Amino acid sequence: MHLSEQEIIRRDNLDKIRDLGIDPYPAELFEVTTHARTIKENFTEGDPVMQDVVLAGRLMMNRVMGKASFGELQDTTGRIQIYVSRDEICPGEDKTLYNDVYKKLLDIGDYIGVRGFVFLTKTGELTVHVKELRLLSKSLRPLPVVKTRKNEATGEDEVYDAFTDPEQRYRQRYVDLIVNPQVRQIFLKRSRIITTMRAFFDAQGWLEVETPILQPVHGGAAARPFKTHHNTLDMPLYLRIANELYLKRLIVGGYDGVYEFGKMFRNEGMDRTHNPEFTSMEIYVAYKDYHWMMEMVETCLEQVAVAVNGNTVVQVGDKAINFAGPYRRISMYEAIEEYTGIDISEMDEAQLREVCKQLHIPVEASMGKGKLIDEIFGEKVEDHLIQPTYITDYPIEMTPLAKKHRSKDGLVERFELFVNGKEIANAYTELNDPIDQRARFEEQLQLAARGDEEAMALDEDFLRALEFGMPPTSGLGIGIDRLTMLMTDQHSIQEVLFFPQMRPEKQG
RNA sequence: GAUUCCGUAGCUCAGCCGGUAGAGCACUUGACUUUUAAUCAAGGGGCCCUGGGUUCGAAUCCCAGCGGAAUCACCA
Repeated sequence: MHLSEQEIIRRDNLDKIRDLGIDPYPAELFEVTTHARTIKENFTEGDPVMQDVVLAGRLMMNRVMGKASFGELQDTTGRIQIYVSRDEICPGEDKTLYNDVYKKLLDIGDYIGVRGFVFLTKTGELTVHVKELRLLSKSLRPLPVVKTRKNEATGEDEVYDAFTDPEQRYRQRYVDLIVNPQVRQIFLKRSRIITTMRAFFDAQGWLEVETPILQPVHGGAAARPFKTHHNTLDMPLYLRIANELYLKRLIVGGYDGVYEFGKMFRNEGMDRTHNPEFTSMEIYVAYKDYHWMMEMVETCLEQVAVAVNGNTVVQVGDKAINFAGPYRRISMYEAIEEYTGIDISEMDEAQLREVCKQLHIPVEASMGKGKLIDEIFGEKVEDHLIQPTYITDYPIEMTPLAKKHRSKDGLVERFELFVNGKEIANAYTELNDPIDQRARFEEQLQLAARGDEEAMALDEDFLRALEFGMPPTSGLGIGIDRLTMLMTDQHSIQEVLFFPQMRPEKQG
């Protein structure tokens, strides 16, 4: 094992600490009474609570000035300065704890616990005056030290030696999280998005459920799956590309509302908006339709935006996006007509091909009517949908799991929510007519026979469930990663996943 | 998968009209009891991504590979 000079020094320090009879990895708990941010938010001069505080965290900076030192302690809430003086932590004759342990044997990144009182230095910095100090865990690798200084002219923090290499940041996310506080913020927001949605659904009495990830038939969406094998049953299994058909089985079973946050797996390309595993939230509510669902989504996303950013307006790049409802609603055909000037509502497959040619949109022979419309929409309309917009009433060919439109022939009751030019949610009035559902699956089989690799597989057990009867139901799916990208103003999915998929690291 | 760019100290980067390496921070030693990118003095640290080629000589030029990023194509 090759060790750098700095790693050797740290291991050497570890040995010296042990030689002094100090356990560098103590087993017992260390009870903290407060956190850095709590102190900064609540400090008032003379407050008795601030006279005795216990904090723990990483030592992230240390300025030794002879018999006294200033360090910075970083806990889960942020950083606070600590003041350590020799004669305070070593009241007797033995000055080892300060002279040797604190000044020489502690390293940046070590976990320490301190007890002391809070005061303001003469430069006005809130500081913990340390009376007791102990080592909680030794760090053996040097952290990249990121320094910031306030620019006097602009008043903004300038960052020096930032830890920025994306490869290292994603592969060693733990380091990224330690030294880049803005990264930790993104994931706090991600968590808040999920907890806000969960609380909203729970308040309505809907049930959070878990459904199979390993599925014998990969239904519910159009995508290439990951395939695996179960040894005992000696059968192929697929990692789910969607959980829709299982959640509907639970509606058949009698629950009024079910939802699941979960990973989906799709064996397709990777780029800044696609990761092989991603998180979706799917919800199904009985006795509702897609109009109701649009209102529900507006209420939910408005709450999420406020919970995450304190405002319904979210700044995404140079655009201010307002999540306060109601959102614009426009049908797919109207949207295409608005942005191309062409009314395709009465066209057949051959006419649509002609339109694609006219608009210079490349198409393939395997594409059916639904796919062609989807291509035109993706090419000509999507990018214009910046503020939250519902696109409604999709052609039946694209959507084998949605109910036929109550009044418009050839369409289904479906909407997708577009924000900043990207789809983030998809919802239907769910198809609950088992005869129609079987016919739709059979149309998909015909598309598959034409060479459409994304055509949906037929699931006999799901059809059996529908034949027992599913109440009228509306269902919704939201891409949590993309929603998080929007809410945190990130333009890469890797920035909102703790551990994005990477090639295996070469050992060297 | 295609195109372009990148890979030098723990971190951020310079060196690339070929002569075996530099800066700042970090690290080591010393000074300093209210500092804050602390300061001052001295010092150590590098298979310059890997392999091959050209050359007396390659971090530097050429080829291939590996890894990464951006853009495009497919998909959520």
